[in-house]
Amino acid sequence: MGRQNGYDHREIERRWQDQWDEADVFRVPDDAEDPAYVLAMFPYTSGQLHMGHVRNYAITDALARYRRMDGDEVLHPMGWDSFGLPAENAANERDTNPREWTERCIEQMREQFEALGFGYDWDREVTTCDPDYYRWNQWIFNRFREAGLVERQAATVNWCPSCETVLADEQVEGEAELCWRCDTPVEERDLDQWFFRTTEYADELLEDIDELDGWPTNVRDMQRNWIGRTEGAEVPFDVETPDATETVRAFTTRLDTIHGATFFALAPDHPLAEAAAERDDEVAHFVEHVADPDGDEPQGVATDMTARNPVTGEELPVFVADFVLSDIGTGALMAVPGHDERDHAFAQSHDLPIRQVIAPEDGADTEDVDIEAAPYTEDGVLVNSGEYDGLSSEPARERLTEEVDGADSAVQYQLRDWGISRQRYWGTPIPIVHCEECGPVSVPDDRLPVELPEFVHTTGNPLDAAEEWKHTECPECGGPAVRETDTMDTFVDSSWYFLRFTSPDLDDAPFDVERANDWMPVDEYVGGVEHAVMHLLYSRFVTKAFADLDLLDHREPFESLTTQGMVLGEDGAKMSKSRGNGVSPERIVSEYGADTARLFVLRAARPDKDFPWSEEGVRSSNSFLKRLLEMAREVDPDAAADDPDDPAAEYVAREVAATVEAATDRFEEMEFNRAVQAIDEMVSLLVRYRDRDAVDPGVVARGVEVAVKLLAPVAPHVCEECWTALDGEGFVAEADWPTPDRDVNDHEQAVRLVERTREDVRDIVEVAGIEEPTAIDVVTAPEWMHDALELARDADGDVVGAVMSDGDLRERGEAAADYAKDLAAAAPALPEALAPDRERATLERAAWLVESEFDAPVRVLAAEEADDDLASKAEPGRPAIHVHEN
RNA sequence: GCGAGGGUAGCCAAGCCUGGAAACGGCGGCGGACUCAAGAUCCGCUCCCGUAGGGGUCCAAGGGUUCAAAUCCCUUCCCUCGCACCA
Repeated sequence: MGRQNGYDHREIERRWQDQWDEADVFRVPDDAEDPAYVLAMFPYTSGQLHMGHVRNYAITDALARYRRMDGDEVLHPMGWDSFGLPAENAANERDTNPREWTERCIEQMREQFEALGFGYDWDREVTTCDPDYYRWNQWIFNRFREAGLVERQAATVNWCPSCETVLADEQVEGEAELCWRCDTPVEERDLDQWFFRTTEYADELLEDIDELDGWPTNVRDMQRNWIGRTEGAEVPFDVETPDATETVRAFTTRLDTIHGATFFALAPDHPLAEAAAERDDEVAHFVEHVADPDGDEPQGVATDMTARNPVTGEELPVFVADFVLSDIGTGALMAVPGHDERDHAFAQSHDLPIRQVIAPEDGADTEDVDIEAAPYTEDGVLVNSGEYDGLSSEPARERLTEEVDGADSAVQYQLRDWGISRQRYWGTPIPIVHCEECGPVSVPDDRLPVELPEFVHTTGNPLDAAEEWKHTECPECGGPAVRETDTMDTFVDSSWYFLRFTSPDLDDAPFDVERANDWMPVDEYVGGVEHAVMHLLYSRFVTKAFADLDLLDHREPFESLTTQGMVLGEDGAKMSKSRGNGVSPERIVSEYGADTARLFVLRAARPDKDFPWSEEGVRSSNSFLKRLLEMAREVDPDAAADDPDDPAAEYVAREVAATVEAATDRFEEMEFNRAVQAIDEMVSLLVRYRDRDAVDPGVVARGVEVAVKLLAPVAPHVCEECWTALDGEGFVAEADWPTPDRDVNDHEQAVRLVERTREDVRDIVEVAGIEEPTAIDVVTAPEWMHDALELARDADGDVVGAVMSDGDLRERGEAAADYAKDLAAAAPALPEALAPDRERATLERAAWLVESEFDAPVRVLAAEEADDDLASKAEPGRPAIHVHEN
């Protein structure tokens, strides 16, 4: 592509990428003090960047470049989330191994990153499948184990038969319980699993969400939801079985309704339910064939057991019911059909008594409550509850918790411990050796890393097949032992990688504590919402655990979080192969260049919003860049930008200053789209001004220079090219961010005055049907009107009085009185207006716009200079206008 | 059902927190400049009426607060997302 089409983006982009690299522009030295830490979620190494990546990384790159120009040192690193199942699958399909496949993917992706010109400190690159990285996963495992944060439990786990692996709860999606990766229905299996005890931190993880002001509300909400804290009480019920009396604790949030309990229910997999199934075929049948936890109808079966209500002493029938879930509460519940939807439905279908023990608080509509028809689930006043009658629900709960034998207040969480075991090859080996004598023994730190053995193709877990690797000796007794063959969930890798970036090559610890303390937390973290729960919650957990291990002073990893929206297909739907609406970044980069791609994705919408791809938008981004480069090449870089005498030049200079101010604010808010909009408008004005007869080249030069700097974070290569054309020193990437060179305080009012006046002139010309204006007079209001307006604005109620109390104004007679009345009518919404001299100067500066639009000379006159008739129509902020015609 | 976020002109979308301009901007559409012509570009217009800057009706619907509401409060309807037989 040659000059005539604008610019040769291939040549330009590669050249600047090389030069940045050579000059180490994006390196941040280890001794940097508290650099701005800007981080994008590192990509999984699929080998292909998609448009979503481009957007994600364009956002952080623009922010990082802006911060750098604004004077901060910036840590903007990149790495590879490179362990995981897809690599293994790919290796199996392609007759290669996961490592080679992953390395190739990394190569490809790095090239794509480089082609896009993202400014990363590649010296800090981190690759999770590298033993130098994953050994620290193992080290962390050891620390956590020492601290009691690791547990081995025989657990029922989610098992995906297609992936042949265990899934975390978070990886199971929807009511249908499908695998998050392959949508296969998930089954259950019992396996010995390693867990990180995230529940230890449940309360802190929940409470600290309140402090995360920089996070989107929906993410905070999702985390709260996921942790799912419920306060209530546990109450012991004595359950009579044919063999013995067992005490079963039931969790309830409504202890105040305990007098209304009419039956008791157990989960199908509760030990007592299983024992009952042994004794009773009907129960066995129900448990094995009927129970359907996903069904709409609560189903259950009576048993030969009874439970004693600890408050009333009543005997309650015990059911095994499928709506009771063993992983919620204690897997046993007291059922109060009068005040719970589910219990009510069950009671009706099983013809069990329904008893009202709560009445509405005000008592008035007690009779409206038909407890047989529907449960009353609100709090209220206790009735039919013996000595507790008349108490409100809340105090009743407190008293009952205290007074019922064995009852305790209790808290339930939906959050589970984090099962980190995966029966997979391509992950971090869990540093455990199983010894017949000593049981599971940690591999000591000095023998880390436990490296992955060579990959072998097998239907099962390749680690199981790696006999030589697997058989080892016990670190404690030296006897024969086998290695743990499970590897870690890849979310372990990503739960602390942001710390590794602070000291990526350190070989005696995962990260340098002092530097991490100084550089953390991440100031701005950007990625997709799909990580709202898992990755972000695990990272928070690990950070807190580190803090308690004295490895870190911070308890939260991410100060501010942005979840970026999707890039949709041109048809407005999610990009997908099946729809064929995908757009490949490679094509865009080769056809239009990286700068165009970046500019397009950043100007299309705010970072957190979805937007559809638009080829038209891409083209317009491209031509904008061409125009800017063209201007930069035409400008006389030596032209001085002093205070211009020409009002038009001063007008432009002010607009430039105002744009600096506006764009800077937008960059601060990461509203790149609006920043670009402001720059775009300014460049249009510069073009228009440049094409005028009398031009101050210094003003144009300054304007173009400002445009180039402001746009540099977004379209860095073209801007370097422009910078060179402008004789800029060094890289624009390292230039100082511009500051307004003029006071722009009254800019908004000035813009409004100018816009309004121009519109008025257009209106007049059009409505009056003036074909060819020969001259246009613009007459500002006399000073006394401004004075009157000021008085009116300060007036407290009596506007006319305030205005007419002024001697000078009184002398104006009727004109002043009329205006005072007008002001009074408009009060208290009186407009702010520029002072008379500023108003006039503003109009004079803007006159050239009107002149060029109507091709007629414009005179800006003070009221005294114009004839009275015309002048009398002027008001502050609203000049009188006369259009002359032949 | 619970929770969160939304509903602004033909479409996309800012403004709403901190009330005071028919409501930024873009696309599409219309007109003009340039051109042999088209494209690109530039300048306008784009809720209705209007031969001197005027008038009317507007921000999902309804109500309220206020001198004044797209903006604050209440109610209803609709959309999107997350969670959900949670004891």
